[in-house]
Amino acid sequence: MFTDRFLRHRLGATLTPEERALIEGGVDRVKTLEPRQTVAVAGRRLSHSTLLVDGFMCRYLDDRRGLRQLVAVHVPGDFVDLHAYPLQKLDHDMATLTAVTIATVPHAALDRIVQDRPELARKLWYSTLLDAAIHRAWLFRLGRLDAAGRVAHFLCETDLRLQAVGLSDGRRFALGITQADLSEICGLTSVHINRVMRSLREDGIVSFRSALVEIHDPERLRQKGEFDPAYLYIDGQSLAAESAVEPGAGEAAIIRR
Amino acid sequence: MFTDRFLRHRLGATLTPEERALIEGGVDRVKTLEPRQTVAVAGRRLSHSTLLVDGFMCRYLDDRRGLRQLVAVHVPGDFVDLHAYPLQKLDHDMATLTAVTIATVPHAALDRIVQDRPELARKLWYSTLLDAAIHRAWLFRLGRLDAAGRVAHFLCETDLRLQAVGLSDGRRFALGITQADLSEICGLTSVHINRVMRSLREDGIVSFRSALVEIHDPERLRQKGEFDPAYLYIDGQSLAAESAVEPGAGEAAIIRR
DNA sequence: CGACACGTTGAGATATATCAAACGTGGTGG
DNA sequence: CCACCACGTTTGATATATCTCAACGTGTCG
Repeated sequence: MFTDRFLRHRLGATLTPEERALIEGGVDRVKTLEPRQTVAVAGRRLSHSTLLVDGFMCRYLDDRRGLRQLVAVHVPGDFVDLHAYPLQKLDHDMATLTAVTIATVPHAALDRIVQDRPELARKLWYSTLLDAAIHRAWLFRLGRLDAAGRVAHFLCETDLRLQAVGLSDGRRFALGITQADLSEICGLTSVHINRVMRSLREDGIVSFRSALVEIHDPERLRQKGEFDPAYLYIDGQSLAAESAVEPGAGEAAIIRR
Repeated sequence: MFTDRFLRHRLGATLTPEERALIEGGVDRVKTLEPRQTVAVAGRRLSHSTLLVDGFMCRYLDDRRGLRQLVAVHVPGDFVDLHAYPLQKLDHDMATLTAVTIATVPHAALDRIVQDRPELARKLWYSTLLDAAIHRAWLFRLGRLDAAGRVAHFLCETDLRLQAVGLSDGRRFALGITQADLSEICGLTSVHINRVMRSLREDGIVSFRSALVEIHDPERLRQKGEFDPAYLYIDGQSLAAESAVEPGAGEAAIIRR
């Protein structure tokens, strides 16, 4: 139930039903949270980790002027701060972007899993490394791409990650964030993001309105973002087999925002 | 011997002598490599991981034009591609920056450790998450800082990481990289890096000549880079206790380049 | 209906890129 | 030992992407 989407379609690290049951058995609370709530702040010791069941969350660092740089965006199925388990405290803040449903797992429960199940422990480790791989692609985005490229790259990534959990069909998906959020993701100002979005829209590549992303030309979008999806370690084979895209879910997510 | 520096001074995750011995027992080969050698390429399956004993290495992604974006710089004591153990294949290339000495550990040896020693396994996991935390600080650097800030932030980080393994005294350290490398780290052109370095030098903040970094004004350097070292999870207490800085080692490293 | 958040647009300022060339310097071979 | 080469550094002039500041539009919700 909570773990339905966790590590789904990830190459060589999908969970067995038994492993899912083990993690679900560790869940101690399920909560819903409002949009734009801070969930954890840097430096505080954490005793639980958070499984994102529904909605979008992010992690970010603040600069001196209080401006945020997002360092991660999380989609349903992500173990948002599993890294807090070995690390004990976070080096960044964590917040909701949209309204979310989360399940929390006490670190004590993870202790038991890691103790008894080296194979499952390795899959949990793997999942934190997936986040690191996403960080690296994000570094590429900021360091080597221009504004349009950064947006394109981010949208390609998000599309694929959502496809992996059945929340995008590759053409349109609900993404409950604002242009200002996008600017904090891409290291740009919201004014410039706005101009870039207009140009991408006018070129017939992609549009983003009312929290709905519509990809009109996937090939040119990938091209603009110099996007190579290898770093997501998604099993394309099993992804292709997936047919049950849930068109209703996207709309629901939009409305809930 | 090989692991002398691994996880040294890292909060809550330093190795016991026995744990060091376990990892060292797993080392199957020790090699020296020339500067600017590619060590591993993206996509290939890896059966070993690399412990950096001496010298500097990096990991990077290529853009369409063949320009590199560095995503990690490694200093002695780092387990450079430990993440290849759970991930199996890398999403980026790996190369030497200077001449290096490395020790390789077969993944089969890590299997045994992870199987038998959950506590040590957790420390290995921790060490890969340290890299992820460094990625995040790097994202902040690229997304929120101007050119001088990026350089300053990187130098602050590198100074501290080298201090943690006894290779900097906080004032000067050997860093065998070029201005072009710095530009690939900071997402800038080498021409602009040059101008920024001149300005930092003329302001009496830091100089970087012949692969030697000299920090003239640590406080202003931190200030320029908006540097907060929390993400390095270094135990300041034990670091302060450290007195045995090796001034000779730095010079040697310069010459070896 | 009015307030507020989000999106859009314009004009001008600024940081960084680009292109091109010259300069130093350590290493190498004649 | 000198000449030269390769590599990294430095500098100048010009181009361009993105930022800044400021204003206005638009939809949603109380």
